[in-house]
Amino acid sequence: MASTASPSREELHIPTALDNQPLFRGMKAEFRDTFAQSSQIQILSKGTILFLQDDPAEWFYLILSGWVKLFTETMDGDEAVIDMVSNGHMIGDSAILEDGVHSFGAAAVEPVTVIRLPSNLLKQAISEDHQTALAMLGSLSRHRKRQSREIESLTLQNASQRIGCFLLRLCHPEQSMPIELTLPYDKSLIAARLGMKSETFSRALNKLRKETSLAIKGSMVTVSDLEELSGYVCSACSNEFPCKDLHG
Amino acid sequence: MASTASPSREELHIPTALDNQPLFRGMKAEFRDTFAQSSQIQILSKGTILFLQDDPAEWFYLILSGWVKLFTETMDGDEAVIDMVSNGHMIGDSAILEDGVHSFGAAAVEPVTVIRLPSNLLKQAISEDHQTALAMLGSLSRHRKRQSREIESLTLQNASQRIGCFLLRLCHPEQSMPIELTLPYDKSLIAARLGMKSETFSRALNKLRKETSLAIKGSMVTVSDLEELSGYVCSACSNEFPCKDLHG
DNA sequence: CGACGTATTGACTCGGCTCAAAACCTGTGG
DNA sequence: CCACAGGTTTTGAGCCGAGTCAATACGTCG
Repeated sequence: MASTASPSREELHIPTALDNQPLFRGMKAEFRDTFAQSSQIQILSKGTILFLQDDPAEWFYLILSGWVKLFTETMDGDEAVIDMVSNGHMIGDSAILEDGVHSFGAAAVEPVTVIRLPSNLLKQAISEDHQTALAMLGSLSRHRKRQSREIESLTLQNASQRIGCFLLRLCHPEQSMPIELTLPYDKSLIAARLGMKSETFSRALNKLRKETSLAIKGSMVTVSDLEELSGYVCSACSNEFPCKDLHG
Repeated sequence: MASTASPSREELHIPTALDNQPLFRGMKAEFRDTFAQSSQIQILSKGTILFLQDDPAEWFYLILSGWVKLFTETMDGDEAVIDMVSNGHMIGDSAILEDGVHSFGAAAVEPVTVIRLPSNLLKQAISEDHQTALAMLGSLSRHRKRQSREIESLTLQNASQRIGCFLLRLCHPEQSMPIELTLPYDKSLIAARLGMKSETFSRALNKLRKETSLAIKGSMVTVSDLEELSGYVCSACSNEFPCKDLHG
């Protein structure tokens, strides 16, 4: 399985890492410095829980490398994967806008590097610094849009189309044919992420391979006809292929 | 079918209506006045389109009465209902945070009264007035949470449970038994809202009636045992009954 | 009363789930 | 270098929930 590359030496420097984030970029120096001082780099092994649903939101996290699963659990033990996030994404930040409690859980699905930052400081920065509030608005709204598409996808696309859609989002339109992809994490996780069982994933991927010209070998996927694939997928979606803003 | 009550004379007064909204409450008087002057009450008949996906976001709306359907349409004509909103909700406001284009469509499903407001003014108010930005953050984040639950519900609950969940959200926990409900809009719309076909809705509602003690007569539903209903529904959900923040 | 839209029912199909077994990888230690 | 253990993925058989299409019932409004 293809792991995300380890963070470079440079990215392990907290102030540098923060400066690469829109949230901190425009922030008053006063706050940004306090953040840099009160934050901490953590190396998490596979399976580590960052926080659980209903935990008080003491910290939020900026991911430097590796994949993190966001999920909720039902009373009788079933799990829904809300999203998978990596590299450059923040998690747990939105809890401070709700009731100070996490509304989902987060777990590392492989070795992960994060910067851990204090939630109360973010709360303060947002309420006192306008630029920070605006950056937060931008990030929330992107999130919202992503989730709307998620709902659409779950109600209108079948298993094969959802997989195709997932693959398309790994393609960048300017790449030349054939496009070689590496699945970013385990197939069973992709399945969960797309709201299906791994058996269904396996069969649906086979179907997709038969019906569009795809080649699959382990976690390597070769797309030889983008048109065909996007035709197959996007007919059941409200966005056409280079799905703006929904990459990554 | 039960329509929302018509707006009272008082609510038809724009400044008063705006003052009832968190978004405008804390806003600088300068902006609030400009909003009041440049806005307009509109009475929309059933079926009126407020805007379509990909329309440039010139206006946003505050609903005073009636139900509005938010939806997206696929290339081949299928429709996904993202949400149903009414009374006191704003729609189309978040487009200004994206690329100035609506990411879903909105249509009145019955006679609806709205206040139409200019998007560019909102954009300006947010970037210049901190309180407004904060109010916007609050509203977006509530929205986000709602949508996460939607995703969970679609992946983990079956048709009957989703219907039960919908009914539970119409109940207020302090009401005394038996609770008499009126379905807020057509059954076919509820079905679409819950991501199922109306035939399935009809059958699943029957199943729910058999398995929990529900009585249904047209659009009137009587819940005689809340415990039983919430047991049936919430076992497949990460929130327990009086689902905080998810009412309305 | 008749007509139209909405809701229900029936018979059938099909997609995705379940459970169980086999195949495939990957890493470990002899 | 091979054998083996563990996890992950694939395959198979059977089932069940939800979708489809078509016919019927219900409600409401003219």
